[in-house]
Amino acid sequence: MEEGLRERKKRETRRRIADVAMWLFMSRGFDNVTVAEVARAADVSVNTVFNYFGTKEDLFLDRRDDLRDLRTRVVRERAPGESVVAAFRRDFFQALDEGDWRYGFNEGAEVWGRLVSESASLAARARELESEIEEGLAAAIAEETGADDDDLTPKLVAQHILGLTRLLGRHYTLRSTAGEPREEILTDLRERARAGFDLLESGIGDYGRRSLGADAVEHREAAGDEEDDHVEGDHR
Amino acid sequence: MEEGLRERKKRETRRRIADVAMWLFMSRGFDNVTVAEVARAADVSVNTVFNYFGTKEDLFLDRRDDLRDLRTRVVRERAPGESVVAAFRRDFFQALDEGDWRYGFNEGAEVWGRLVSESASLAARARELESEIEEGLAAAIAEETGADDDDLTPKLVAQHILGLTRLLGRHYTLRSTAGEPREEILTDLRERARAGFDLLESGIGDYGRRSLGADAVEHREAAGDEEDDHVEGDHR
DNA sequence: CGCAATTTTGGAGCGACTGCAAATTGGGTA
DNA sequence: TACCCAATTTGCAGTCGCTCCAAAATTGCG
Repeated sequence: MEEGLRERKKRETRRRIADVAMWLFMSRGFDNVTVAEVARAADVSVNTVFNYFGTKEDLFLDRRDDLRDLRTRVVRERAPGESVVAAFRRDFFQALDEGDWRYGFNEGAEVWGRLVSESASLAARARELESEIEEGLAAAIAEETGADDDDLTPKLVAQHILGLTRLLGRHYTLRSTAGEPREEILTDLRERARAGFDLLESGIGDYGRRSLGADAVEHREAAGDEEDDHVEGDHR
Repeated sequence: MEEGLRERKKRETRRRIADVAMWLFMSRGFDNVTVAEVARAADVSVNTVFNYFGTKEDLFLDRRDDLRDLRTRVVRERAPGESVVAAFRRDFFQALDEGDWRYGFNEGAEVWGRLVSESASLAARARELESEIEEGLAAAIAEETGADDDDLTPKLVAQHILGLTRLLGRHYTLRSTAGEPREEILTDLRERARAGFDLLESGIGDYGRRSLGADAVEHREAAGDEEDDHVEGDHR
């Protein structure tokens, strides 16, 4: 239980490296800072840096396990009778109201987003993390609903939900970067989020169908009529 | 119009490099082959390899533009009155029936999948390509439906559709790698694809809601009742 | 043939990352 | 206090992907 000097120093060193690295990245961009510079600024050797962080990208993207757990907990601790989507809707709006970081609505999130989008390698690693989070959420959903291992539905549900929240997060970052005042974006975002979650719940079946009155109806009926004699197309 | 010796040689060299690289990757794994080896095997200098291919990963993942165009064309050339999802359903099943490569249902796709999943950097690059394709499709959908630039719906639709087809493709690869006979997987896959597209059309709103008879109904009603006095949760 | 444009090549160098052996440090023990 | 073991840090050499640059080699053309 008690913590020796050794362990404390380790934690301090790790923290110092991460902090000084973040500082350097913020002021000069991820790609314009070398690991050697980080090491020098943190007063350790390059090897020590790689001792604590597997890759340079990990210096920037810590907290990955945190985020994965946050996502799975939404499903695991949802109210009785609450659907997965409803649970995420609730959690998302809560984060929005509190300005919590877990969906990217904290102040200063733009800087983070800018840095990621400016560096190809960083963006790649971010996608990898998203992918891991998605797998974790899919597994949690599958376990919660007792779905088979080869059932694609949990993975699909996870994809849709995280896809939506990711999109909303990016939208915030984008407009925030453009200089729009935070509260204004957030107000508008609530509307978009509501519409997005509604869409998840109701499906996107009719999206893109050109509805031009009688003309469209005609087309639709025609398409329905040839169901029988067409080789392809009757897969519903 | 006519093609000089110079251009032909260029094309031949490029092809030779790509072919010999693919052969090496297939036989020894992506990470276990260096660019220098590829160059030596193709009888060119390392610089020439990087002259034709921007990165080592590009030696493996060519055809990226092809795929992006294929996806956008599904939307652009869909039948009048046909929804986006319906168009993809049709295209997907057509590829399935023809054993076309564009969703990963060609024979030998397992080898490709295995190589990608075995190499972290290759998987990262593959994700990046998927991301680009997604953006392209979202743009096409937005243009087709005349949606605003900041409308999130096209992006969401693109995400859902590509997410589904990607999932189905991976599912095929997985079982094919496990040794299951191709036709058996494909038959089963048709069923799953139908269910998947249906889910896209009908939404995932109720997914994960625990319906245990009277008990569940009780929960549901209870949740509904507290709509008024709860601070959070009324975002629909 | 001879000139210009294009392509290929070699070489030097950078940066992320690995492996290893030596040096340093911390925590207990005699 | 002196000493030893184990964990941690460090230096060093080396690999690999990739870039930059200038010098060949090749091709097209008058």
